[in-house]
Parts: sequence; C-alpha cells; structure tokens
Amino acid sequence: MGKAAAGTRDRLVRAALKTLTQHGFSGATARTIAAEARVNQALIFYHFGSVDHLLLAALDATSEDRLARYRSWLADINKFSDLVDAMDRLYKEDIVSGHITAVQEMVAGASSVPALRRQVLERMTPWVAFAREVLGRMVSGTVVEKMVSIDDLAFAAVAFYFGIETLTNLAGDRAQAQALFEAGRRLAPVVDAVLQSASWVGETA
Amino acid sequence: MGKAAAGTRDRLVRAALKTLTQHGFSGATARTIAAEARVNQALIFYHFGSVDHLLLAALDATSEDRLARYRSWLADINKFSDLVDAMDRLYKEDIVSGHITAVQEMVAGASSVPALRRQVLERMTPWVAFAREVLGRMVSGTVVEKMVSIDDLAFAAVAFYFGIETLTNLAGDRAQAQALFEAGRRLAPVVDAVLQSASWVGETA
Amino acid sequence: MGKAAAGTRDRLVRAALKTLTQHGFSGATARTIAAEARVNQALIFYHFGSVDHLLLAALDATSEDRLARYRSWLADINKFSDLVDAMDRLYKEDIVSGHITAVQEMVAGASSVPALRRQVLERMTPWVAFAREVLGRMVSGTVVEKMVSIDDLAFAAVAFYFGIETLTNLAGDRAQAQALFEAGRRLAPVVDAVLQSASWVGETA
Amino acid sequence: MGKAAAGTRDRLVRAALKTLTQHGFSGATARTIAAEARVNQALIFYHFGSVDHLLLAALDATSEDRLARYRSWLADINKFSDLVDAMDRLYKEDIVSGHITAVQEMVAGASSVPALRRQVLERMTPWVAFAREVLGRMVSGTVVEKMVSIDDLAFAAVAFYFGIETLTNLAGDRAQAQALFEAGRRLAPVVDAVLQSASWVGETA
DNA sequence: TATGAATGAGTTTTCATTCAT
DNA sequence: GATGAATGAAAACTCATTCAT
Repeated sequence: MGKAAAGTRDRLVRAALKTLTQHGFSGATARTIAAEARVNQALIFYHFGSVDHLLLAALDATSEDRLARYRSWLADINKFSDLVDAMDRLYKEDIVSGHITAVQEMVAGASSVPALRRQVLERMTPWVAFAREVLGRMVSGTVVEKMVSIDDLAFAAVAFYFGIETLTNLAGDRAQAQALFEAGRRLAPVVDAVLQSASWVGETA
Repeated sequence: MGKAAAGTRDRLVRAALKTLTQHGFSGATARTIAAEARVNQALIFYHFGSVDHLLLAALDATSEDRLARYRSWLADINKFSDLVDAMDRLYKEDIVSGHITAVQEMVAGASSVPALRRQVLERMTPWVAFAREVLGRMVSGTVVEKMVSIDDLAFAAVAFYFGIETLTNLAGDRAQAQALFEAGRRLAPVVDAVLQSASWVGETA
Repeated sequence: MGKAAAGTRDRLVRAALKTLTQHGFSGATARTIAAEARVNQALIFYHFGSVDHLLLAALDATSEDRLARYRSWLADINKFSDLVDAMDRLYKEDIVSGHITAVQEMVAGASSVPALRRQVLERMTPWVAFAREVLGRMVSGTVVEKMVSIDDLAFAAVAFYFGIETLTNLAGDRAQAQALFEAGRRLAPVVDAVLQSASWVGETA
Repeated sequence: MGKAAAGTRDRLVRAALKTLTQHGFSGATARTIAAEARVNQALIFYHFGSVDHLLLAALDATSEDRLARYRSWLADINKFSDLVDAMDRLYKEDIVSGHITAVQEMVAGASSVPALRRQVLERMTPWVAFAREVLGRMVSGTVVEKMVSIDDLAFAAVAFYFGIETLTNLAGDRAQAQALFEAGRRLAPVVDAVLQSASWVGETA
C-alpha cells in the first residue's frame, strides 16, 4: 500500500467518523462521506469494499485509539474516586474529538441494520473486557465481588454508558450526562468506603 | 373516523411495530410495513402523512399501552425487592409482545435521523417522569435521597434500560440482560436493608 | 340540481380559480382545490368528472363573466383612445379579481397538456371573435382595413394580450404591462388621427 | 468531463427538447426524457441534479444556439422590410428544428411552476435585450423613438412572439402565425416609409 | 490507485380517480 | 349529494455498487 493510498484510507476513515457525528448513522452515505473527505465516491469501494466496511473500519480506528488511551489512564487505578476523576478526563476527550457520538451512532445504527449487528458487537467486546479488568481490580476481595459477578458488572457499565449516550444524543445536550458524572463524583467517597469496609468483612470472614 | 379506517390505522400501527422488530428501524420502509399490513402503501400517507409519523404513532401506541400497565403494576410498590419482582413480570410481557424491541429500535434509530430525535425524546419523557415517581417513592426519606437527586436517578434508570436493550439487540440474545435481572434480585435484600437503615438515619436526625 | 349542489359547484369553481392564481396550473390539483373550497376531494369528481373538467368549468365561468362585462363596456366604442381608456378599467378589474392570472395559467398550462389544448382553445375563440368585432368597428372604412385582415388583427390582439400576461406572470410584477398601457394611451391620439385620415383617403379613392 | 459524459449530457439535452415538443412541459418527466434518450433515468440526476435543471439546461442550449444565429442574421439590418425577410427565414429554422415549441413549452410551463419562473425569465432577458438592440437600430432617429420607449417596444415584441406561439401551440397549426407573417411583409413598405418620413421630421427639427 | 460515468433497485410521496356507505 | 377510505400508477430522487479507463 503506497503512501497516497494510506492517506486516502485515512481521509475516508476520518470523514466517516465526522459524517457519523454530523449527519447520524443514516446520513452516513457513500456520497456524504466521500464529499466530506473530498474524495471520489468509488474509492470507498476500492479501499473498503462497501460503505458498511468503511464504517466498521472507522469504528475500529476510534475504538482502538481510545481503548489504548483508556488503558494507559486507568492502568493503576484502584479506587472508585480515582476512576471517576480519570473517566471525567477521558470522557471530555471523547466529547471534544467527537468520537463518542460516532461510536454511539454506530452502535445504535447497527441495531437497526441486522447485517451489522454482529460485527459491531464484536467491536464492543474489548470494551466489556476492559471494563471487567478495571472493575475486577476495584471490587476483587470486596463483598461486592460476592454479590455481583464481574461479568454482569462490566456488561452493566458498558450498557449504562451507551444508554446515557443514546439519550444524550437524542436530547442534543449533555446536561444530564454531566449531572450524572457529578453525582458519581459525590458518591465516590461512599463507594470507596463501602469497598473498603467490604474488603474488611471479606478478610474477617 | 369510520370502523374500516380505524381498522386500517390499527393494522398499520401493528405492522409498523412488527416490522420494526423484524427488520430494524432502517428496514421499516413504507413498502415493508404496507406489505406486512397487507395494505396499499399509499394508505400510510393517507392515514399518517409520512412514514415517520406512522412510526411515531406506533411508538405512541405501545408506549401508552405499556406505561399504563407499568403504572398499575408498580402503583403500590415501595420496596426494591418488590420492584424487581414486578419489573421481571413486566419485562417478560414486553419481550413476549415484541414491543420492547420496537421501542429500542425507535430510540436507537431516531438517534441516526436528526429529524426524529426531538419527537422520540418527547415520547421518552413520560417514562423518565414515571421512573422518577416510582424511585422517588422508594428513596424518599432515605439517605440515598440526600446523595443523589431523584432526577439523576430516573434518567440513569431509563438510560440503563435502553443501554441494556441496545446491547441485547446487537447480541441477539437476552442472556446477559437476564443475568442482570437475577443479579438485581440477589441484591434486592441488601438494597432494601440500605434503604431501611438509611431511613432510620433520616428519622434519627 | 338542488341548492346545496349548486353551492358546492360554485365553491369548487371559485376555489379552482383561486388555486390557479395562487399555485399555478401545475399546483391546481384535486387536493389543493378541495382544500381551498373546504370540500371533500371526491366532490370534484362527483360534480365535474375530473380535475380537468373542473378547471375548464372554471375557465368557462370567468370567461363568460368577463366577456359579458367587456361587451357592455366596449359596445359603443369607436375610437382607439376610448378603447384604451375602457380597456384600462377592464384590465384593472381583471387584475383585482385575480381572474386574469387564472386564465393565463389555464392557457399556458393547457399548452403543456396535449389533452387540454383543444378545449382551452375553444374557450378562447369567443374572445378572438369579440376582438374582431371591436377592432372591425374601429378600422372598417379606414386604410388599415385594406392593409391587414381583421382576422389577423384580432388574432394578433389576443396573442399580444396573452404574451404580455405570460411574461408578467413569469416576472411576478406588472410594471412592464403597465408601461405598455401607458404607451398605448400616449399613442392613442396618433392612432385615431391615422384612422381618421385613412378613412378620408378611403372615401376619396 | 469525458467524451462519454458529454455525449450523455448531449443526448439528455436533446431528448429533453424533443420530449418538451412531443409531450409538452407536463409530459417532460424524468422517465419520459430518459426513455427518449435511451439512457438510465438516474443519469438525469447524476448529470443535472434535477429534472428542472435538465430542462433549464435544454432551454439554455437552444436559446444560446438560436440567439447566436439571430444575432448573425440580424446584425446589419436597418430596414423593417429586411427584418421581416430575415425573421421569416429564422422562424422557419426554429420550426424545423422544433426548438420553438420547446421554448414555448418552457415559458408557458414555467408560469405554472412558481419555482421555475425566475429562472426561465432570466433566460428570456437576453432576447429582450437583443430585441431592444435590433429595434433600437431601426427606430433611432425616427419619430417612433419619441413616441414609444424602446424598452416597451422590445418587451412588446417578445411578448407578442410568445403570445403567438402559445396560441399556435394550442391550435396545433401554424396557419394564423403564418398569416401574421405575411401581413407583416405586406405592411413592411408602409412601416419603412413611416420610419423614413419620421427621420426627416427628426432632421428638420 | 484513482476517476467519472453508469446502473438498477430502492426510497418517500403525490396524483387522479373510484368505491361503499 | 356527500364522505372517508382506498387504489394503483407515477412522480422525483437517492442508494450502494460496478465498470471502463
């Protein structure tokens, strides 16, 4: 693959992402994306085979990019309050980059196109796994671990996240998502205390 | 409106719902819905003005129907464990009727069609209000009330619900949603205990 | 035909005329006209058989109405300057009533629908005949009569009229039509003089 | 633009013109035009964006073509009798090419589609300007110039032309238009004499 | 690699008209 | 006479995709 080609692929991926956030999943057509990329429509099919594949490639790109960033920021975090702080920053990055909306559009959009469901779901599982990792670290050895399976917890976290984003996108404003974040921050000490006490209980038992 | 017309409107609404669950939001075209209803395509426009309006009417129909049912079942519930039990039944009804998928498709689908966002969101607010009512009853006078605003709680509940449904729809199986339900059931006594103890604190103060 | 029916027919004819002036020939659909008349669409077909027939009936109505008025005003006119004065008033009435635009829309519109051509043309011939009558009176016995056939003159007059109206309608303002009227008024004495001198010549020869 | 594309555009423009003359403005649909051009319907939108744009492009094409021809033929003409001779030939060309009917259909048709009015009118102004130029040359320095503004004269000429064409198209035969031409030819010497004498007056004054 | 042109199936919507009541 | 419902054909336009160059 020559440089030009890589450049074009890149332009298309970026354009797909932008189109997804600006026109929604159903507005992300070959024409619109190619126009955004200032590139010939046919190149989408040349490089990606189909619009769906480009969209998935775009999802891959953001997803990997962001997952790496999430990994590095959340690597050493063990307390819920630290988690909330870090998530706050990461979330803000997601907003600024616009990638959060693109991903939400893909997830919601894919649910309306049976053919895309499986492939989009596959791209969500790394996130669930990552959530399991982070949450596992946080609740392992606490009583919480005995009450809820970490799998459930991870699934719930990701589901919660997409639910918030879906409603946020519908409403067109982030006020309520933001309010939830602040509620999380306020609750953080309590959660940490519970986890703390819980681990005592665990140890004692 | 004559009987025939009411019948046709009904057929169309039901067909829209069914098409939404079977072909997804983006497969819910005038043609598909009319075929499902075994009715002339043009009748969609005669009775509803546009496909979008039919879809919204369908959403209205289910939404009102289900909200009434939720109201009557959750009217006298004050304990979390009772809530989980009742929700379990209601949720199973939702699944059997297929309405749950239709609503999820509309909510997710609308997010990809800017023109629909506001109108679908409007139809979600009664649910948020209802959640506020039920959760408010459950939490009022407890320490939880002091830690999280009931508005946030209600929004979070609805968001959580749609998040679960979106991932469930992507995955094409309800296993994880079901697992969460059971986790909820297991947690219920703890939650009730917390709410209980919390209200003591409230009373003591 | 009962009173109600006559009333409905009338409403429809008036609505057709109004729709023609407000939405143009191609905007004069059964739906639009019925809406304007606040009447059921099907009544158009009940009373007139087809939209085209309603449109023709409307053309008939205005045409007869106006032709009668033109006849009475131009009955005793022999001088071109008097003709210009009278026409000025009649034309202003045509504008105010909006009928002029309706007729222009019918004539122009019919030219784009082969099936209507003959029937609209038939409705124009009384006007050509009337023009022949008036102009005949004015030029008979003058040299003009020897130079141009009155048939040509009448046809030219009506053609000129519709040409002006077509361009006026395109432009959306009557300024140039008005300017032509004033030019006509300024020329009138000259024309009258020519007709006068011409008749001398005619008598002398 | 490649050769193939130019060819297709050309075919479409020619087909639009032909369809306009054969089926009238309201029969000039995407389907009909594409069929006439033996070309895929979608190409109309690919190349012209909309049916209206194709129709306008067709109008442009004929109009520019014919205007150039009119310009070259009428460049050195100063006498009315010469004008009539030249116009006779040009008009016959217009008839043979069929372009005259197409233009008339566009002008009349546009009057029924508010959205087209302005754009068609714009395409008529070069003709009015050209008429002003030719008539100005003919009339300047004569008494006619003092009696009628050249703007009025030019507008009148074009209006007259379209009026004749509209009635001709309605009637489906050119007999009366032809008769008018011959009347013009018979009147030409008189008109030239008037213009002549008029210029004496002008010089004397 | 890239491009402009082309394709055919699909979309929503509107049309005139008919029909049963 | 009048109405609401229904119909089938047709409208303009967009879609993802392919093809020749």
